[in-house]
Amino acid sequence: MKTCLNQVHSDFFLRKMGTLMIKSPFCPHSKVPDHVILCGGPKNRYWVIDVEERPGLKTLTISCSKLLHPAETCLLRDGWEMTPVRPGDVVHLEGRSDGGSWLVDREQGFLVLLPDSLISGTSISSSIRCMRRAVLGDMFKSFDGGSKQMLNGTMVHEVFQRAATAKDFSLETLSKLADEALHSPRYLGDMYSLGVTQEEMKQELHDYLPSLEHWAKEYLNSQTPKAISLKMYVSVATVTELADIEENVWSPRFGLKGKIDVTARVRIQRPRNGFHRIPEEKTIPLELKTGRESNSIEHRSQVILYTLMTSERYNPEAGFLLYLKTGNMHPVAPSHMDRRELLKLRNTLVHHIHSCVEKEAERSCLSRLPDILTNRQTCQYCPQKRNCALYERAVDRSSAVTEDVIHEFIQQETGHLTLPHLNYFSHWLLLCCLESVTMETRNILNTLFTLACVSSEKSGSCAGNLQLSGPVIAQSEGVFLHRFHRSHVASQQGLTNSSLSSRDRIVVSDLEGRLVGLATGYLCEVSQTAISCTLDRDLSKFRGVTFRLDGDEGVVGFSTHLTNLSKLMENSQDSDRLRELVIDLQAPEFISNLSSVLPREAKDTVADILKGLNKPQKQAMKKVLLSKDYTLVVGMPGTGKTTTICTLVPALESVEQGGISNHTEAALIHTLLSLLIKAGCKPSDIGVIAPYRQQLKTILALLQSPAFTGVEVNTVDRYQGRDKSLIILSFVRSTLGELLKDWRRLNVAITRAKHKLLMVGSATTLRRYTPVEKLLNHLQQENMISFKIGFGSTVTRSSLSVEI
DNA sequence: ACTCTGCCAAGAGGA
Repeated sequence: MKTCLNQVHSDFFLRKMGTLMIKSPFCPHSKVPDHVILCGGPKNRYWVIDVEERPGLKTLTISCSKLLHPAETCLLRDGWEMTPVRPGDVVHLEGRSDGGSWLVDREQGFLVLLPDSLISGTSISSSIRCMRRAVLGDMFKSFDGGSKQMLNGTMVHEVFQRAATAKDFSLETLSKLADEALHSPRYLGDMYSLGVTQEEMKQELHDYLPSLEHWAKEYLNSQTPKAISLKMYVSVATVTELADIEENVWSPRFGLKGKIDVTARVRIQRPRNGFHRIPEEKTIPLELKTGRESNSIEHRSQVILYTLMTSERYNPEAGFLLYLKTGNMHPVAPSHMDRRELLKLRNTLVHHIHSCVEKEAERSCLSRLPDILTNRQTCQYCPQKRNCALYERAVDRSSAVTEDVIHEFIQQETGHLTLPHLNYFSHWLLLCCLESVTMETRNILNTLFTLACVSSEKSGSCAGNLQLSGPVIAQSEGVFLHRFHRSHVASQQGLTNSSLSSRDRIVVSDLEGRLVGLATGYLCEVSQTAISCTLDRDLSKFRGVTFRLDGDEGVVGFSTHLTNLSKLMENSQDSDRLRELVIDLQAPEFISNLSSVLPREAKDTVADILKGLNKPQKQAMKKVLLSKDYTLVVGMPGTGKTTTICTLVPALESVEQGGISNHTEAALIHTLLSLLIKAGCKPSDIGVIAPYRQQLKTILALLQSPAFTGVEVNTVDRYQGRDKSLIILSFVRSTLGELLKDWRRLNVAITRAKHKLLMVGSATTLRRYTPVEKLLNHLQQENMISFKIGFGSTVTRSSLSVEI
């Protein structure tokens, strides 16, 4: 009865407000929006016309026709009636219908709510413990910065996957792969920000290698591979091949998505029962874990979800959970109940994510989140705890928090915030959520799964009937150049008719909808009969499959904004100041005298830069130079704000401490020097080179302690014709400065070192400069690039190291 | 009614 009343209200509201209504879940008689695609059959999409509730039973009136006729019914019970489905929702039904009447209960059928919202396997498994955390996790990216264990997990995964690709799990290969990972710039950065040394990481990583090898011996490469019993089917399986790694799966049938660590081929031998049975080959997901061998419900659920989302591809009956610390493998053979309960969780999660905004008394407001857990233990390490408390205080505050523990927790997380701060948070959170709701309709998935390629092609965002032609060329890591040609030349209209054009983002799927979202990438060339594109995966093993390419408009989420919003509420010095400026609107501060910030040597440079500007532009520039916090440059269109800002960049660069300097690098050099001297280097044997005088000053300022007396800090030119045992070269910045433009000076710089050269700079950006790139490539080939915070004995060895 | 926006992301473990 209550829902009926709401419907009347909304109906009235809708008529009054017309298109202002964000979405129309409450209005059963409204038209199905144009972007919604409905259909029957195994890939059905139903529109929910009405929901009728009775104790223990929910009856849906549904239709798979946009005319909402004929209508069918769907009975939900045995727990399914708790599904938060509302009129105006789209659902997918699994199971069977009997003359237009569906039944979803304990034994049969699934209901997938809003199936085009794909939920990741990890989101769902995290919702088992705390639904609130899973919902918050979808809104705010977690920024707990990771941990050593996480990094180790990522690296062990990579080593395993590379060994799988190479089909070689020998200890030598594993150890080679581990060393490659340890030297990879991708992980060096993470090690640095975590404050973990390469040596420590190496130790951690190498601990895993024996059990990796052991696993392969037992289960994979052996003549008599060990069998794993799949309890549910009283059968045994042996792994025969590791077929794929990091397979990307989108399943619009179950509303799931995920990446499968390893896709394995297994041979399943069922009990004979007197008959001679041929072993059955199956493809199943293999999930790797580097942590404690918990065999927890979360881990098992992840595998169950992977078996579910790959059911169209491989129809796996089970999956494996492999704990790499021990090399033990646990089979996961899901029952109907497992799948049912996980899909129910998915439905609840998707409901909360989808209806983050609701109408209350004709005003949009943020919806209530699932309740906070009363178990503080679980929340202690939750990466979402600040957002959890913030949301409770700023948004859900109408509700009375009765539990003392929760009250205390909220106080602890948000006690430093004032009411205006909380209001600011909820206000902008609401605005972001409102906008993300209006953007939701641009999901390409509904067309990808339901709409035949032909009709998608008419709208121009799709190219179908494509066949892989020619070899796949690996351009670099994770970039594979593919070429497709149209198999159906008869298909009158050429490819150029489509609105797809070069450099568009695209998604590759198969034509049947079995392999949705196989790869993503960018279009290179489009001609009448052929398309070339770079993809994130090598699809050569899918040769023979007929593909389709869909333009990916890439719905940009709000998680970055929301993460910043959350960060603004952090209890830290920086965030405190930002709140004063941004929320409390404290006036920004300015320095009174320009000469105090403008060093003499920078004066001429700045004056030179300012020449091209008019008076108000110069005034704006001056204000910026004096600014301690921020400066707003306001002006009518076309008055030259952009010009001013562009001029600002070089001006600020030269003003910054009176020249170009890099404090991080200076600090790093200070650390390096301390360690070198501690390790027994004579300060007088060490020379530091930097291309800018300001950087030399910054470094010298850090070397005031008598321990550093004797260390020479100078520009390249001062070293001309002289050698030092050990040279540290600070690149200072990634853009090509004077030193870098001049190959001879760079040459002088790197050849001054007799025994050891340490180069400090950003390898990725410096690569743009060819001589540097050549040098780095050479060093990489010789495996001479290392990352070490602690040096120890390496100092005495004659070697080259590059600090990144 | 239209264009533009801004672009990698699902998981790495811990309790």
